[in-house]
Order: sequence, then structure tokens, then C-alpha cells
Amino acid sequence: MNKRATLKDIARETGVHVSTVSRALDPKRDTPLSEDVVVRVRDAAERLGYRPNRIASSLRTRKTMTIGVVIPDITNPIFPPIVRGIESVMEPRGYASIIVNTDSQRGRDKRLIEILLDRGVDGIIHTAVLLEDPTIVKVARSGLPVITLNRKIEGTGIPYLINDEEDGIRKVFSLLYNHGHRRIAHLAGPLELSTGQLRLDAFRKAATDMGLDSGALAIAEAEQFDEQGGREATAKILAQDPHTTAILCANDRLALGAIDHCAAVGLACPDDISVTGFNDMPFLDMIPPRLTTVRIQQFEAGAAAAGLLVKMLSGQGGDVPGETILPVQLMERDSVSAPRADGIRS
Amino acid sequence: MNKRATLKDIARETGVHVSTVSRALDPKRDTPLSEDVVVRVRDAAERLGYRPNRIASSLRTRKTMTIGVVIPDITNPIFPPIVRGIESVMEPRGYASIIVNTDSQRGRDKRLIEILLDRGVDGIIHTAVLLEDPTIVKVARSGLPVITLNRKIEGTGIPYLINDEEDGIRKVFSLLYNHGHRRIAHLAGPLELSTGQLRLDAFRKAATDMGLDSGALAIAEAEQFDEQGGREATAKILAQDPHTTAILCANDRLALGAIDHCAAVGLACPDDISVTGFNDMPFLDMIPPRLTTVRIQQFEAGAAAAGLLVKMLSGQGGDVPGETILPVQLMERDSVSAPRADGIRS
DNA sequence: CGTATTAATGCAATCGATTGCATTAACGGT
DNA sequence: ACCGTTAATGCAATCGATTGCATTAATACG
Repeated sequence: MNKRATLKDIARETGVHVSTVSRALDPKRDTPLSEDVVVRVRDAAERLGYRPNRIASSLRTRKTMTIGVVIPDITNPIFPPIVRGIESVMEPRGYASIIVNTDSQRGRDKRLIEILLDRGVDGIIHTAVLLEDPTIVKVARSGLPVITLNRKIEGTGIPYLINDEEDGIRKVFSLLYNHGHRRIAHLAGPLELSTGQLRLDAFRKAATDMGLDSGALAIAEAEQFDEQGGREATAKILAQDPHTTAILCANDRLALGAIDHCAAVGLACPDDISVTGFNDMPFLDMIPPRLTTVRIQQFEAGAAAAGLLVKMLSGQGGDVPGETILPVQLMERDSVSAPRADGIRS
Repeated sequence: MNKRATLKDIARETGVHVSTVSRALDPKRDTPLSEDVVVRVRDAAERLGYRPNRIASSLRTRKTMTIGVVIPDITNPIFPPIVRGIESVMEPRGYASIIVNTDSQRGRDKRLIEILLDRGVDGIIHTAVLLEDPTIVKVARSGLPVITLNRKIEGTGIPYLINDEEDGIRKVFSLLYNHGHRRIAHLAGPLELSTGQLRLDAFRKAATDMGLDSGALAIAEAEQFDEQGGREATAKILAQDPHTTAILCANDRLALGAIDHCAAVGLACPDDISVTGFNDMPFLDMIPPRLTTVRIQQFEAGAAAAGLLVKMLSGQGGDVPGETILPVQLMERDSVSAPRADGIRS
């Protein structure tokens, strides 16, 4: 109904000029003002229920106090905690976030970033997923503060924050190895996605480090990071090497699919075959057999990335490390055991 | 680096006035313009990579093409699909969304809505949770388009969209009844939250409709909508009536907690006691015993609510029904069976 | 051919807050 | 008492797009 009060209203009310009102209300003002005026202005502002018009302010200052958050899909359970982590840092500092979902589609990425830029976001946190993201690189080059999460884009100077996935893969690999597994297969995610590629590389590296010939191990790429993708790729793995005793999966959902397919062909987990996941998504520990997996600090990663962005936004870009790596944690549960001694499996 | 092109740049480039440029670029312009100018302007715009400054536009037109979405908590798995549903409608129409999480806390509600208003959102979709939400009512009264989702606030004229929860509760209640259960308990959610209250009311109604004395049935209120809340409340229920044969829970997580507590005291589900959930959250069907529950159309609800909001935003508020109810679906799985005939339980 | 229309475009105010510069008043120093 | 400071505030431009009104040019009409 009755529109919001503006500086002009307060000016009229107090008899001073709008610029004076503006200064009186500015918490970190540099110009000296008489105590009297400040009090009167604050008073009037209070009385009229004044709230600054951020749009007008943004137009003038070129700051919207809004950031963009680019994620693949909020319905993927690993992202909500990340988002909350980001907001736990941004909101207290007066920033709002606009979240966009790319669904890992090339075209959308560009379109959505444009939406963010149109709205004048002050910075972007990008949980990059595609191996190539030319759009975000261009944006960062143009001077907008950008942080990538879960993904480094080489040679661009964009600060990135990642979980120590390489270490995570190494941990599960070692666990399987120490249980006696040697024919360890990798169920990779879509290699077009950075997560898929990264974890595959880490798998190969871990295998080599343990003295196995990574070329001899069965590897199959899932088309999607979901149960169906896991089922299909598992079939391929078992075809490649029927004597596989363990499948190291690129994420939890793939692992669930793997277990499902194995069960369908008569292989029980972990008795006949061991399976591991990655991410430790919510409720995972309630689904049998409780999956041995790697826990990633989603919330903390979001919060840390936001912390970096805040620094960049406040002009302390120099203080931002180019690389931040968060530790991961092995979660040993029930989906891993020693390979069958009898070697019954055909 | 090189800042964005503005109307002024295009004007200089083409030799016409900025206002003419503005009109030439306006898809639904009313003023007649010569084809020649339009072409030249479009050309120049293209060439300069012109993108309108939405901030400036917003200041003048008082439309930000941004909406606010208020939810309790995005990490609660029922909300991501709702959010995606909303965006599936809003984004193609040029709207961005700012999502805020209230954590069901009174104070935050107000503060967050203020954040949205400060940013000049054109409308709000509010998945109200508290029984009383004076803030959002006031906002709606001030003329801003508001839709509430999952909750009606009586007598305010705010259009609301709800799932037919009453019908859902009735369906599970009937199912239990038809299996032979008579001592059916209700594990309610926090009654401060509308969902908790609503489902309790529906439970009582269903009981009465089936000819049971709802006053005689065990009812316990959980402090939180989570597993721990479910466990604690289940203890209370079993204390109230040790002969309870079925627990109808206000949501899935409470049900998981209930089953957990029952198992801890030696009651197997469904053999010793039947348990039902509500919501059918993601991955629920992978957690044993697969919970019989009520599926709510989260995505569709979000999309439908957004559809209503869009109508209001485009000035067709008159066409928006005050009430929209989406059907729910009973998902029969494994957590319900007939009560033990032997009545062994102490 | 003069005037009334209409088409095409320019002008300038506006949205509300911010900020460099100008102005005024008060004060201190010598 | 005079001048240089500094304190306190006003002035006006600015951010970029939009839009009612004015203006000019072109066309139609009688």
C-alpha cells in the first residue's frame, strides 16, 4: 500500500538535504556530521520504517550484495549442504545468493551465467562439473570474483577449493588392497564431468602406487551418476573381468547400482564382491549393505569457498590462496570384506 | 575489463537517441518505429554485445524479475524437488529466484523476508511452516503477490496450494485398519509446525471416521522432524500403550526413527509392529523395511505454485484460485502387515 | 494548397541512493 | 581583527533504462 520511505522522505521530515541523510545513515561515513543531525535522521528513519532501496544503491555503487551459485542439480543430495555452507557465510555478511542448476548441460551453463551477470552478481561460486567451462573462465577474466568448488581449471588463475579426492580414492583403494583384493575394478562416472575424470585418474594412480598394473584392471564408464548408470556399467565390468572381486565406484549412487546389479546376477555384497562408494551422501548409512565410502565435508567446503569469495569481494584478492584442499575421511562400513578364498566364482 | 555496452553506446553508434534505442529493443513496443532504425539498432546491439542493465531497468519499472522462495531447509530432501519445480516454471519466463532457509525459526522468518523485500522481489512463494506467520501475511496485505505452499493461512486471502494430506492420512489409516489394526498410534511432528498440526488433525478425523475413539489412541509429539525425534516419541507411545500394533508417523524420518527404536526394544517391523511414513522422500525405498508411505508430488507442487504466482505477477490475479489441492498417492511397501494374532506382546 | 492526422523520433524527467565538489559557518592562531 | 583551517552541510551529477510529452516530418484529406 503506502510505499516505502526514501531518503527524500527523511530529508523532508528532518529538514536536511538528502545527501546529508545518506551520510548520516552510512555506518562507516568519512564526512563529519553533527551529532544532532545524525540523531534526528536516525530517528526519522526509524519512525518512517525506512529501508534503503538496494536497487538504487546497486545502480550507483555497482554492488548488488548478491552472489551467484552455479551447481549441477540441487536435487542431488550432496549439494544442499554445500549451499547451506555457502549461505552460512554469505548471509550474515548481507549477501543473498541466486542458485542456478545447470543439469550438467553445456548450453545451460552459459545461459545461466548470463542470467547471473544480468542481475549484476558481485561474484560467483561455481561447482564446476564439465571438463571445459569456457564461459566461467571468460567471466573470471573479465574481473568478476569467481571461485570454483570441487574442480580446478588449470592455468586460469581462478582460485579453487577441492576436497582431497585423490587421497580419498587412495584410501579406499588401500583398504581394498589390504583386505586382499587385487582384481579391483573401477566404476567411473561420466568422463565428461570433472569428477568422473578426476576420480578415474586417482584410481589409476593409486593402482600404480600399489604396484598393480592399472591397464589390466577393469574400468567402465557410467553414462550417468545414478543407480541405472551403475547397473549398466557393472554389467560391463563383469563382462570385462568376471573374476573381479571388488568394485571401487566413483560415487555412492553408482555403488548402489553396482550392488543391485550384482545381486541380480547372484553376487552378494560383500560376501562375493566388495563395493565402495564416494561422497557419503545423507541416509546412505541406512541402506544395506552399509556402504564403505569416503566422506566429503560438503557444508565446510561451501563455507570455505564462500570465505574465499568474501575476501575477494572485499578487495583482499591477494590474500586468497590459489588452491585450497579439504581433507576427506574414509568411512568403513559393511560393503567390503576379504575376497572369497575358495575362488568359487566363475 | 571493458564494461558492458549501454543504450547510450548504441545510441552513439547508430546516431539516434537513447529513447529510440530503448524502444527499438523493446519487443512489445507500442510506438511505431521505422524498420530501418530498428534494424540498425538491433545490429549495433548485437555487435556491441549489448545486454540490458536489469538494475537500472528495475529501478525505473519497479520490477526485478526476481522472486523469493522461503523454505525451512534445503537439506530436507523434500524441498529440492519443490525448488526445481518452481524454477522449471519461473526460469523460462525470465525470473530468477532467491531461496532462503528459515530453519523453522521465528526470528529468521522475519529477517529473511526483509532481505527479500530489500532486494525488491516481485513475489514470494512461501512454504509456510509455522502455525502463525504474521510477517508474510503483512507482506501479502501490502500488495505483493504471495502464494503459500503446503499450508493455508486462514482468512487472509492468500492463495494457497497444498497436497491433499488429509486424504493421505486417511489412506494410510484405512490401510492399517483394513489390515486389522485397531490400536493405531500417531507419532506427530512438532505441533508448532503446520505440517505437524495438520496431520494430527487428519489422524484424529480419520480415526473418528473409522469408528475409533481417537481420544483413546496413543499420540506423541516429536520435538523435531527427524530420526531422533521419532525414536524419543516412539518410547512415549509404547509407554502410553504397550499394546500398540501400528504407528502412523507424520513423516518418513520420524518413521525411520520409530522403527529404529522398536528394533532396539525387540519389536520387529512389520512382524511385531506396523509403521507408516509420509512424504516418500528420495531413497526411502532402498532403506529396509521398505516403508509404506504417502507420496507427495513435490516437483509438481512447486511448478503449480509457480504457475499461480506467474499469473498474479502478470496481473491476472483474478484468475488465481484461492485454493489448489494436489492429489497424493499411497505407496504400499513392506512396513505394514496384520497385527500378530497371538497377541504375544506384553 | 492549407490543415488535420499520423508516423517517427527527440527531450527530459524519473526511479533512489551515492559522492566529489562547493559553500557556509565556526574556530583558532597570531 | 584578519586569515587559514576544519567542521558541517548543500548542490548537482551520476548510475542506465524507461516513458509521457513535445516536436518534426510526412501523408492524407477536402
